[in-house]
Amino acid sequence: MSQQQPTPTNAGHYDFTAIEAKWQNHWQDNRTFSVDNPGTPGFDETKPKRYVLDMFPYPSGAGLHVGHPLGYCATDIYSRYSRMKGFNVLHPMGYDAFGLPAEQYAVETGVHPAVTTEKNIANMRRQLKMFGFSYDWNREMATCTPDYYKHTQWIFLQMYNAWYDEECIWIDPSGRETKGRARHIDELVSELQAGKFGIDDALEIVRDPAAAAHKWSDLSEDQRGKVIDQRRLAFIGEVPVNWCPALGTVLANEEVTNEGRSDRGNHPVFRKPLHQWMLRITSYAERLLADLELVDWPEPIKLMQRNWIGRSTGAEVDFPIASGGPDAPTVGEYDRWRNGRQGAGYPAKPEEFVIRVYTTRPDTLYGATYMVLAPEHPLVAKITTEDQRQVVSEYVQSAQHKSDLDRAADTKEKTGVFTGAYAINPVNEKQIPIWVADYVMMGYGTGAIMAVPGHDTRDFEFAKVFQLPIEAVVLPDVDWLTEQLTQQRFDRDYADRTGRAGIVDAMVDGMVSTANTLNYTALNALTMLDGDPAWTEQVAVPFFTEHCDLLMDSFTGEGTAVNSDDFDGMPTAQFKKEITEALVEAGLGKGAVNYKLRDWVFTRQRYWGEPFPILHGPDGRMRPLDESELPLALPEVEDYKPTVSHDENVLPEPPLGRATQWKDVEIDGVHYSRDLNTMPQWAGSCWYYLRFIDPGNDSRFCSSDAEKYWMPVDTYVGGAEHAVLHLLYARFWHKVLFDFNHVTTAEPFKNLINQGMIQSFAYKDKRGVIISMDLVEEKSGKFFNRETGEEVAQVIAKMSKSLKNVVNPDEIISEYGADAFRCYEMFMGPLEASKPWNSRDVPGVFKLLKRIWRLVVDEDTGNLSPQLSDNPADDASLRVLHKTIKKVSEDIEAFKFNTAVSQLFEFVNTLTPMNERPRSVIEPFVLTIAPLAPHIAEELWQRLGHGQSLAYEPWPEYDERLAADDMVEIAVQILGKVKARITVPADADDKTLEKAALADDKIKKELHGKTIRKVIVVKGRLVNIVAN
RNA sequence: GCCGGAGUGGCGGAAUUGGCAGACGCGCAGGAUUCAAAAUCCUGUUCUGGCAACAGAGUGUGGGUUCGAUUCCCACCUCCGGCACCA
Repeated sequence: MSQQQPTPTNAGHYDFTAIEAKWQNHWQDNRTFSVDNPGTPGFDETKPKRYVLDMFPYPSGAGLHVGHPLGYCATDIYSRYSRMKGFNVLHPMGYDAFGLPAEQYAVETGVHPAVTTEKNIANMRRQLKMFGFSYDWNREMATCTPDYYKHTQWIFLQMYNAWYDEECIWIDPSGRETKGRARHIDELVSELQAGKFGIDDALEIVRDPAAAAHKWSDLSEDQRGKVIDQRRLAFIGEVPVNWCPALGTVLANEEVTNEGRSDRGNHPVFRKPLHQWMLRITSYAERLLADLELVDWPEPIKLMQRNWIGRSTGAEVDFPIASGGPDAPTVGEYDRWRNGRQGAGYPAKPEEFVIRVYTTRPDTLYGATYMVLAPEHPLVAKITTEDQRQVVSEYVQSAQHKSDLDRAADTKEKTGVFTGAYAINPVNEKQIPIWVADYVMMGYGTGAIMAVPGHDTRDFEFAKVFQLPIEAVVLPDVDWLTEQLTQQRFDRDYADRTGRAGIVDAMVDGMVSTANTLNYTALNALTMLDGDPAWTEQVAVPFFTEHCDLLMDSFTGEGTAVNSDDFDGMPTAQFKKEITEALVEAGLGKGAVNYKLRDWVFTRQRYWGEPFPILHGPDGRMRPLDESELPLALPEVEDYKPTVSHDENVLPEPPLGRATQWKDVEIDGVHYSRDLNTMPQWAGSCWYYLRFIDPGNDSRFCSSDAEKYWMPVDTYVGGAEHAVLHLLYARFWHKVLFDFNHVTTAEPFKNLINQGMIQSFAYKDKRGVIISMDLVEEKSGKFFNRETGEEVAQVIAKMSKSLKNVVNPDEIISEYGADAFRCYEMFMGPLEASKPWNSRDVPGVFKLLKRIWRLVVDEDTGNLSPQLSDNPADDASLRVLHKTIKKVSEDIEAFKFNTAVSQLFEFVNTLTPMNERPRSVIEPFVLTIAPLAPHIAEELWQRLGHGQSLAYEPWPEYDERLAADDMVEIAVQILGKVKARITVPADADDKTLEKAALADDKIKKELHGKTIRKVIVVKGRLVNIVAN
């Protein structure tokens, strides 16, 4: 511990600049906040630990804005508090340093992204230190350095060398029985050799009839390789992506405009199936969903993850093709299949002459009146008739040029074309037309649906546009029916177009005359029958089952089956179960589970990212690098720009292709070329929390002893914008490592807290035009445009350069200091809430710090305040001290910092007017403010005569009895209205309270002439007298 | 459209299980100190009526449950966030 220099303050005023610099240097020189790992001499492993983590920042050129430190302040306060509470605290910081902005800058200026990034990191580090955060700077790291991405590549190789065994039941490292596990790829080979798995996949992949022997040994070496490659957790798959030839890269959905053009440069973007690296996150869908139970996260965030995973249950059903174009399967084939499939069960892959669909509502099978294939569905070309060929291929072409966003934007008007082909509804043998429409997507389910317009909104809309039959097979509950009919929710346009306007008119006019219903009285009169069984039985139900298409909405809820043969009268849930069983028995279908979650497209055609540690051989096979060959360093190139392609069909080489020396490798006389893609920015952030545990480890991503001690992350704080992707991706990687025993917890982040966004004020004139901040002046609570004198409205908006309302933390700190900044951000409001920055409020907390300063220091002399005394503390100051310790402790534990700060105000408001300030009260108070305002606390602690930093000083204890008031004021109500207040001893019992209340003069007067019915006493709160 | 979250003074916000609405801060008003200002300290500050004591209203709107509702229930309105034809 170094000897302290006296602080250079002029006289005794609160010189935050000097104080903060002094203590920041002290912490740095003494490595105050470094923490060792288990096994290091002096490290006490028996102490409890807390791993407190921030979502690390991208080191942008703009540096930190005031939004970043909000979460960082919170974790810092919690970390400092935890150290004083006796925890070993791991509180690290680093940089998510690969990414687009540095690369864009490099494209424009030629400056290497590593140079830009290092410069930005230096600036960010300076800013982070200026806030006085208690990070263990020895653990600082960035994802873009080879000694970091070496391990990112290593984890990728773990996934490359793995497959997912869905059936495997095992005891996982946390001791739970778990179904499904990633296993080494070599084990897949032996499983296949042993014939334990069917090789249907293999047949599909190699598409070789000669392999029909269904035996592993019949496959060629090449075929075996392909089979294995397609089962890896990291594999090359063909998926439709946003391909922008002009920019030479695949774009994320967010980078594509609604017009199907690139956000940057406005170039055309195409949906194109391209070969990309994929990570098989879908294998983990079930566990990612189920293990949300293990974590202590905000329920809305869990829900967002659940929705993103999007699990649904239902059934797969095969619909045979009855007729179609010349390439369509013949009736003979279909008949042979029908006859031959008896007892054969339900095939894993659909036969060529059936359309396999997925539905969540197998109970509506009888209501399927047509089918729809996605435009990309492989059967489309095959079944389309000659007549329809032209129109179908045009439709498919135009669909290809639409982005997903485009398709979504067209939701209002459904489009599609008839293929000319028909399918057979397997439950009732009815022939139904097969359509192609882009409201069905290839990426979900089987890319084909059975359309049940009677009970699905989208099918209903489509059927109305093309006037396809709509049949009711589920009877809604009476309330729904009654509402539709009595509210006259009829689609008159549709009735008009189908020539059935008369029915609606009759219904509305009150005369229902259809085949099944007798003439009835006026609808108005029927409305009065609402609830009468006759209304339902004789009007509503017959109308619904006959004319459900005339209503505005389809009925999508659960109900009772109708028009469904033997199933009639069955409730939906039971119907689902029974028909699924029947389908299985008949070999026509099976129960199935589906997820919205897609496998993760893991390739970017960029420069500034992790290279793939994979070599591509001449035969199309891949050769992964060996662990010992890592890191595969990013090569130098002259130009970072992706190559421009003028042919939309040609994928140009990514920037890494220009590293001519680097990209070609010869091993044992065989020529290999390196993979020229890089990984997305998410990769580095998927596991950084593990690297912080042991950042210097050269041989392993982190030592297993350290991992066992520090994991899981106890508290993870960051913005809600990462609620889905980052948190899901990181959980996925973690589970892969978990399956291979590299980590010991099933989940990485135990507790998650989402900080809100810091907004800012902006000003708009009457036309809604944004006025620059510097043009606005305030006069008596109203705002005016300085130039025109026009009154402008104050609105709350995101901070942005264009609004000129960005607040720079450097300026705030130079004016008020880091402690004031920290306290202000915490005092603004609840951590999770979005709230506007108001610089006008900062002096308030600054004043608080100055007042705390003056409690201890005499401003005139710079000596300790003469009011400090060694006398025993009086009751009043003792009470406020214990209240403050209690409140601040509880609030820090609960991350409710705003109310913790307000308690500091209360303490100061109580102590300031007092003539005497007992040391026994002031010293614990100084410790109490230390997490929130560490610099001033350290300085005061030192001035109070303590030799060393208070960072590890035990957190003050509070006494519940001392914190409690002796006398309390309680309200006396009559009929719930406060009529008087009385002061009573805090521990007074109910009887005493009641007596005291009734003895009060005001109450006596109020009660005059009334009878007391009842008296309710809430101890320590109120007395309510029920009297009239 | 669907799913979340939230609506409290001039402003940011506070309120254990249903128990005194507006803690704390800003702003504003008044006062003390000062030659004066800054800084500091003290007092007041939900609205309406009233000089005042006091009375009435009041937590987005309308209803309900309760001795008692910012809190629970039903319907609706507004804002923010997420998803978006997921069969």
